[in-house]
Amino acid sequence: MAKPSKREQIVYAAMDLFYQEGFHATGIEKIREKAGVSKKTLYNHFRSKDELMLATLRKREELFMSGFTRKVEQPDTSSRERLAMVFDALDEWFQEKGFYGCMFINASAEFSDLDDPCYKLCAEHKQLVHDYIKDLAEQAGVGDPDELSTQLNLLIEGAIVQAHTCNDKTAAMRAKKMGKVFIEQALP
Amino acid sequence: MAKPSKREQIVYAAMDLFYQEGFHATGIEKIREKAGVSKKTLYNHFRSKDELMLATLRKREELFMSGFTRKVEQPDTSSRERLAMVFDALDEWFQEKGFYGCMFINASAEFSDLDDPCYKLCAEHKQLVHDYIKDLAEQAGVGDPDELSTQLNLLIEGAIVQAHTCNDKTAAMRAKKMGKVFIEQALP
DNA sequence: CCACAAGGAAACCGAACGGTATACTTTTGA
DNA sequence: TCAAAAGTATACCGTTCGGTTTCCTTGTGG
Repeated sequence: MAKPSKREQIVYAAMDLFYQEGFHATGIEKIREKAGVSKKTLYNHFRSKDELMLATLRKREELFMSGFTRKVEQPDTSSRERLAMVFDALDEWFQEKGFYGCMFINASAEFSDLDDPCYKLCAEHKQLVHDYIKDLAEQAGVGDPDELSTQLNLLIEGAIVQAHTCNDKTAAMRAKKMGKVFIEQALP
Repeated sequence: MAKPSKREQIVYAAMDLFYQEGFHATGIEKIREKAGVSKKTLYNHFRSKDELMLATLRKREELFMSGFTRKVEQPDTSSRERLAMVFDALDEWFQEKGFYGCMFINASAEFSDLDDPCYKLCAEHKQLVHDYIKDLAEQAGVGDPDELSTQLNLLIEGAIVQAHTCNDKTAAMRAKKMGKVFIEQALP
């Protein structure tokens, strides 16, 4: 694989640290060290810590969505099946060693102001996931795809919190079982 | 009402600030100022910021549970009805001006280490809520009260996240509608 | 080949952090 | 009543923060 650019090194280091230890708790010096670059290089690529946080969240969004859709869109599966497989994708995620909840939920815990750029990005992320599942529902022929997507997303968020805050790694399968009720209700 | 002790003043000020702006982002000086006490008094009552955080979370737990149970346990309601009223209590909470999500979810976003005392306290809180709803389910005659409580709690967490991160204040009523499905399933 | 951008190491900046110490005033209970 | 306890105000401590600057080295493309 091609060696990553300095910018990528920085973003990936920041992502790990922000995710595991939080945004305010992570200092620039720590990121610089983990990225293996000089402070000057870091500030050549990002004007401030705030800008780096935003770039990191955008990268996270990109990585999450590509991984998520790849797991959901297994070959030879119907859209209806894929609606339920959303929870299998979650389950895979929860079992990972470095699972510390949803980075966007975590970020919006630290940046609660509605006008904060980080908070806005978190809301955008949730909207993108909603739109994706809504599309799946639409393709499956659901009558009110928006409602089903909102319901399934509520289950997703609930599962993430139980997996993280309660350290309950079975939450995804519980949510799947619950989700199936609403999928069947919407697609009799 | 009796005037609050210095200790209470400090804890309430800390609660507001930690809740709205986060734990790492809130400095001792800000808490001291809001509480209207001197720094010495603050450190007479709490050995460190960490100790104050823990005391604050414990107070929050106490306030949350007393308010929550009060809202749920309306007179002349059956345990079955109370199971659904959990979501009405949530709804009231979401409509409050100063709603910034669940303080314990927010805290565990900042303290992800399983051994961290704050994280442990968050997990304990979730366990207490689980036990309370489990008791309600048991009194209602549910066959597997533990399972129903876990399901309803998943809906609760999901609603909280949607209400906060997505700024969707209708989440509680959505969760209620979804919860009723499982309540009816458990109590035919 | 070499000019010029990019990177590295480290000193440095002012501000804010958590926490302590000092000196004085107020509250309060036996 | 009066000394101990608790409070205030403020200066202070070392550390860390986000961010800048300086000087030197290392690519790298025309």
